[in-house]
Amino acid sequence: MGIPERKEREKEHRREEILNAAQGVFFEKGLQTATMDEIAEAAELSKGTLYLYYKSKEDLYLGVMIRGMDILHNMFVEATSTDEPTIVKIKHLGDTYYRYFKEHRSFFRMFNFFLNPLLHTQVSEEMMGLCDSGNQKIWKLVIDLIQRGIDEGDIRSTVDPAECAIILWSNSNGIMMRMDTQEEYFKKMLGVDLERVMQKSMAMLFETMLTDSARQKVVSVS
Amino acid sequence: MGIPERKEREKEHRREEILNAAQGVFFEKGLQTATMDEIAEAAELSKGTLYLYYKSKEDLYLGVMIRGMDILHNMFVEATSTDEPTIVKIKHLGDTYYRYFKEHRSFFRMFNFFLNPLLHTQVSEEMMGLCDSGNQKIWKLVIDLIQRGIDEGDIRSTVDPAECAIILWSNSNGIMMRMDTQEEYFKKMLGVDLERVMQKSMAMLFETMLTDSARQKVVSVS
DNA sequence: CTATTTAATGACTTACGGTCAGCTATTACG
DNA sequence: CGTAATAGCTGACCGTAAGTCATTAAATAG
Repeated sequence: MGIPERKEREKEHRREEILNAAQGVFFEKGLQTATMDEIAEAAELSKGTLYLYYKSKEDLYLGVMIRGMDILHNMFVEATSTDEPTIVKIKHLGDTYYRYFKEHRSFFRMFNFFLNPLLHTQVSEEMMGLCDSGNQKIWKLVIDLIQRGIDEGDIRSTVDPAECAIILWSNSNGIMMRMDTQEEYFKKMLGVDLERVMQKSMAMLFETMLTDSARQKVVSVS
Repeated sequence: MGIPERKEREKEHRREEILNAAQGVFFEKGLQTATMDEIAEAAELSKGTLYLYYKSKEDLYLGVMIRGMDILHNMFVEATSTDEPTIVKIKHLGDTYYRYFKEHRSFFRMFNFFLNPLLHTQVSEEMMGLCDSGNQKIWKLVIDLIQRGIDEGDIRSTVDPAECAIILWSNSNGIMMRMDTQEEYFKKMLGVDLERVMQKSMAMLFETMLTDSARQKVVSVS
């Protein structure tokens, strides 16, 4: 009796179709401007049906965002699945996040909403839980890698891996957010190339975290 | 004939009263949740009147935010109006921004909205112009001070003052944003004290920008 | 073939940002 | 003064969009 199983598959399929439609509309219009009617039309369903699958517009938005998290996680896994030294992999993580920013800008923007609970008015506990675990998976990957860098003697043992991850992330993320919304402004007003700034600051932070012995390896690679 | 002048004053006064009411409501509820009806009631005016003074809810929100910018600017001016060495003043700027974050949290949160044009749906050109010039005044203050630090030989001449300002700001701001919304989360999940992280990372960045001769001065002060 | 459960619909409710015709108070002027 | 002109204010009203729910249609069970 495979009927319940088939129904479950169909339900899952419909959820995906709704996400596809929502993704298109949200990417084009953003959370505020997109309407549930538009998404329903794009999904070739009625608005009421959307609410059978997602509790609110914000939940639907986060549903799409989780896709973006998964993509980033996969890119991180791939970037660290080489046989290079750990310290090089860590550097690659930074480059990968920047590549993600360039190639998946719309997903990158969605993270903002997730990260700022003050913007949430209708997010369900369940959806928030899903997002949190996706988020944790990524942090864990980064922190574990930094820990390995410490264990292998390339990163100073005085560095706390979680703190280090937060610093690197805050810095790069902060600058990428400005690149996203005000790159031109900074260029015109201050004559600053934000991409260069980010690379500089990341290099700076990176440098201070390395042990003396590791410094040569990285220099010779990059 | 002082009637036009008096009327102008009264108009200005009314604008301020509206801002007072809006500030109370926005601080309590945030941009999304606050309603114009609530603000009108708090101001003891009708909703229509609000629109005679501000073009949209978002303009009104930014009107309040500009007050927060002025406060920050004043705090920066005060922090740098001492007779201490420039390099110490620069350090004080960082401390001052953190104090602002702690003491004027609601204003700090408003900056986010200003900085992200993707969130704007009804912001007028005029209001945006006002915000931009307030913003520029602050950047100028910081950048000029860093330039002075370079001129006086405390900051490496290889450092670009605007780039330096952006790096310091991005880093501190990025971490403070996390402190605002997820301090508990980071504490529980990763056992990390974000305040410590910020101080560490700022110290780190700061350190790499100093000339060798300046390093001793700062160490002996802090 | 009928009863029951499940899925989908779209008209409806509610809420809120923004508008505007009209009202009121103030000022200008003969 | 008294009246006309102007400026300031009002709140009922409009349009839009999120979210609901009684009803209908389809699939499954017996």
